[in-house]
Amino acid sequence: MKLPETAKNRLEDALKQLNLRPTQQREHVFAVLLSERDHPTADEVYVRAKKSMPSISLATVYNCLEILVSCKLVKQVNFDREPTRYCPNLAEHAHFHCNDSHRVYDVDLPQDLLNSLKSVLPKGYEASKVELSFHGTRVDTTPSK
Amino acid sequence: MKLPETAKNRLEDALKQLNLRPTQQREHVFAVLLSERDHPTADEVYVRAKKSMPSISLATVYNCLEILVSCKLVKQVNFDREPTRYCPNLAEHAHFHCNDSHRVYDVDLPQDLLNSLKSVLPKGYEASKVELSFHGTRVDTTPSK
DNA sequence: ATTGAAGCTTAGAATCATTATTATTACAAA
DNA sequence: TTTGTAATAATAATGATTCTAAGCTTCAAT
Repeated sequence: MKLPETAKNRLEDALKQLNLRPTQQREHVFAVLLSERDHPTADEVYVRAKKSMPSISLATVYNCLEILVSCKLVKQVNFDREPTRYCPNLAEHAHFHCNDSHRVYDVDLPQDLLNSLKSVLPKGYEASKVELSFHGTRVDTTPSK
Repeated sequence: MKLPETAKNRLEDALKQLNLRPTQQREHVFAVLLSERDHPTADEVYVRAKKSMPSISLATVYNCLEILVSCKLVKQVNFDREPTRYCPNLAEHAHFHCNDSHRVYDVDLPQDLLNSLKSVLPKGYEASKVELSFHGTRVDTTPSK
């Protein structure tokens, strides 16, 4: 579990902007998030982080995640009132939540769709954030022999 | 606070389908929800319900709301991990969450937009539910003299 | 009317993700 | 080194929601 140089630089720059220090824990939590393309909960991050940093505490994981969010290096993803999930994919995208596996998949959002989404708002409504999520099941489309 | 005849019938029919009884509490909670066009939390419903039914308990309000949801007379609306809100507007619609007032407004969703939303899903993803929400502020568009 | 079973309501306890608190540690500036 | 500030760790507290246990209603069958 090692943070690539470019990510490390991004983190250090972002932290510097907020007068925060690049600590081992912050780097490690960021590395954990980047190492898999899923959307772990704070608790799952904690479990993964402990593997190579056994002394890290859950509170620190929460703190680091919150700081990564305020640095805009990570996004929070919420489904109903389930535990918050963390997502290092900064591109504008939607989420698909699989009812079976409980996994979350990213879904690309074409820019023109985003625009037509905002166009449904009545006059006087200014949206700073649009959230789009799907719930359903993935069906296996592998052709059988 | 009185439940209109038609709503009362809807409730009784829906409950009958699930072999549930039309109790005073259930009717009252439904009436509370219908009486305002906002999206109250369970706690807010509880406060309103107590005004004309002081003996009702918070647990009962939660129970009634959950039953109304399973009857499909009411929808749950979640924003991040804020308390769940309840919405008797059954039409397919999006929500606008005002950062200033913390109120939630319904936004109509044209059917063709809904269709194009589902069309962004890759093959093999079957969405049973689409959630679309906006966060932002309402700007006053009243023309000044 | 009485009984019994099933469904309801209530009060309070329990749960669980998250946040707050506090003491300790790390580290930079003086 | 001393001093001050920020970060971490352990633990307690919070708050929405759910669960549990007990006592009520309702209603069908006696």
